[in-house]
Amino acid sequence: MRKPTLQDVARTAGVSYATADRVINKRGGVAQKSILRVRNAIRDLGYERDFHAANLSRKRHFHFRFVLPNSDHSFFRALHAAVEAETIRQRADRVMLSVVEVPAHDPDAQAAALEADGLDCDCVAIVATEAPRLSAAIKALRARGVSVVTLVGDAAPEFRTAYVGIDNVVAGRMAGRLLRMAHIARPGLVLPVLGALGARDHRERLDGLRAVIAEDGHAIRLCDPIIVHDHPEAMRRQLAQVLAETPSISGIYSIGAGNRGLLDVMAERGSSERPVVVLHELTPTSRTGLERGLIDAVIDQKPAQEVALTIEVMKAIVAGRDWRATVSEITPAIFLKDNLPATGLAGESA
Amino acid sequence: MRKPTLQDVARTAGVSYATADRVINKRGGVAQKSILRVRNAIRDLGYERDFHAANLSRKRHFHFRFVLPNSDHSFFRALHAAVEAETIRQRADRVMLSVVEVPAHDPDAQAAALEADGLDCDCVAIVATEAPRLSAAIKALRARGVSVVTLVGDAAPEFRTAYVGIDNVVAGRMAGRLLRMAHIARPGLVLPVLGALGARDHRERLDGLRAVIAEDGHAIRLCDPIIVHDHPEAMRRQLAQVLAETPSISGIYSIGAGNRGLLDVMAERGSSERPVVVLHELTPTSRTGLERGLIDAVIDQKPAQEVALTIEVMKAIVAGRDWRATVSEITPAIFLKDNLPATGLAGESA
DNA sequence: CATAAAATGATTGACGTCTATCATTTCATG
DNA sequence: CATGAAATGATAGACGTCAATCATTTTATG
Repeated sequence: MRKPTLQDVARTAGVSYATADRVINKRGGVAQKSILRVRNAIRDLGYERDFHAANLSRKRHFHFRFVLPNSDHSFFRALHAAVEAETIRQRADRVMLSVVEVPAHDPDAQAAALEADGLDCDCVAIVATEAPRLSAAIKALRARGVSVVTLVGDAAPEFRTAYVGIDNVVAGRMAGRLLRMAHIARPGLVLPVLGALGARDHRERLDGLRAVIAEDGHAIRLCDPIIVHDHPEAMRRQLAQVLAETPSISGIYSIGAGNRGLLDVMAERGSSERPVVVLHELTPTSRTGLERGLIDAVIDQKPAQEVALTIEVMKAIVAGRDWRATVSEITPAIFLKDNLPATGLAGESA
Repeated sequence: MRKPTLQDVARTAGVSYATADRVINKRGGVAQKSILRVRNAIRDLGYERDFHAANLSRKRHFHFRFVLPNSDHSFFRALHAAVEAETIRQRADRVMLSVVEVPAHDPDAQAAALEADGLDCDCVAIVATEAPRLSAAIKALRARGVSVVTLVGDAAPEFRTAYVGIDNVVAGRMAGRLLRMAHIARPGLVLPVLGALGARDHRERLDGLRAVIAEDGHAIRLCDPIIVHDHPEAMRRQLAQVLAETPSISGIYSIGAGNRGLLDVMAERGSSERPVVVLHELTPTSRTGLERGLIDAVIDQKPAQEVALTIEVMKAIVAGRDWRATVSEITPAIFLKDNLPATGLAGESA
């Protein structure tokens, strides 16, 4: 009844432990017929290697490095915190995590970080910004045998091994869908608020929004987006101005950061008079906004889960397993006033 | 630089391995001052016991049993599938999972299942239905040293050790919030559709809905709920009738199952003419409904995650750890047409 | 059939922990 | 200071695997 060991396999295959070991560890020098007998025994017994014992014996340990933006935006802090949290639990599995901080949205700094180290770790995860120099750095790392996983932001699809993150077009579509629900049987005017114009993820979200709104036919129109550079101050100023100029705005989709400014503007209005607001990332700010009824919905990419999943993918990569089996894509979550998770990291791991 | 072992701890504490071992395994017979020295060494070195090596040595293995409804409702099948999926990965951690099926909503059968076995397993998880007999069975099991975890459905809060599942009041509130979003600047009439009247989870969801709708003031009214006993046929018949009698119904909240019937009724209408629909659990049926635009939102309790979390809690319980540290509550998810996860089990694990 | 090459068996010492046993040292107490 | 109890040390075998060595058997080849 107990779990079979390699000893059991060897016995039922009629070979020695050494031969069975040669087979499962592909050491070579084994006759074809012996290989088959061992394989059959493995199948018949339902043998599975005890990975923990194996790792113990191998004294294998991995070093994974996270290259994260040093931005003080809440989302990135949450990412950072998630890595810290995982550091502890992963230690039990013999994997060490370390974090390098680089200036946000600075591909050159990112590339420099990859070029600087890379020798002393087995796999790198990076919040990437698209740029030729970064692509080159990723390619070079890969040539040195260090795989790169992008998370949250993707880059160099030909060279990085995997991407963990949400589909930003989907995220934009979700926002559009919510805004459509809020405009049933009435016309509307929706204002998209962009962070950076160049950022691909922001463009994708905008595309998603446009697609879903277009499907609605004619009742909802879109304003020209305003660009606030992820800054609360710019958000406050520009948003107040646009709302004053165009009082018919009935919905806002804030695609990037700087939402503290948005909350301020909403707080100045009667809550029944304000437009419907959808924005991104569950942060202390957006949480407050929901609780106070200043905004309606938050689309969240679950940073803790993203980090956990990234680590699983990295493990699969360095173990030579097919990491695609591991990737259950990150589905963005929707938070309303009523389903806010308990404070603390909502680190649903598992 | 490598992870310290108990040998290292003993050395820096200036005691023998045996004494360090006596301390961390609480075997007694150690002088207070030695205990302190070992504790300090553990702290200074940041020693953490290698659980895998420990389990290997102990040849500890656990047997957890799931008592699940044998209902063929998709949700329960998903639960069942999630347990199967976990069975494989948990084997690596020396825990065996087994499933017992009992008739749905039958507390006596549930109690019988608990009374029958219970001897050959270390912890039981059960989708519970409230009833005195079941409470007694859970109490008896506990007396025999077998902890019971309820999942999805709770019962006997005094006797079961933990509950893993969603807060159904929250779920109802979420539905209410979505329906409010769909009634901005227009009046509405919302029809709640109940499964069983007696089921506590359904009552709680209805309470949540009522609370949020009431906060809205006056614009939205609630119809008297109809009760369809989770049956597609009853759903189809009754729903068609009520909608015919009361054409002003602008929103539907289906609290239980039988939603195939609901889809049929919606399909007969023009998609622009139908009420807004919110229902529960992402199943093939509800998925189809979203894809075809027959319904608007699905509130899902993520069965795969519930199962994974249940197992974590059970592990913590039998290991004598504080399982409360493990429980990150299950936050219900919202699915729209646009964020449907790839088919297959959306098993976001570990 | 002799010989080399290939395949196999047997065994050993790790890895970090648990559990147990037995010998030795330290301590309090009369 | 003698005595027994308490505390400590030392050590060994297991858990399931890896990695290596060396001896032995089987097989192919001329």
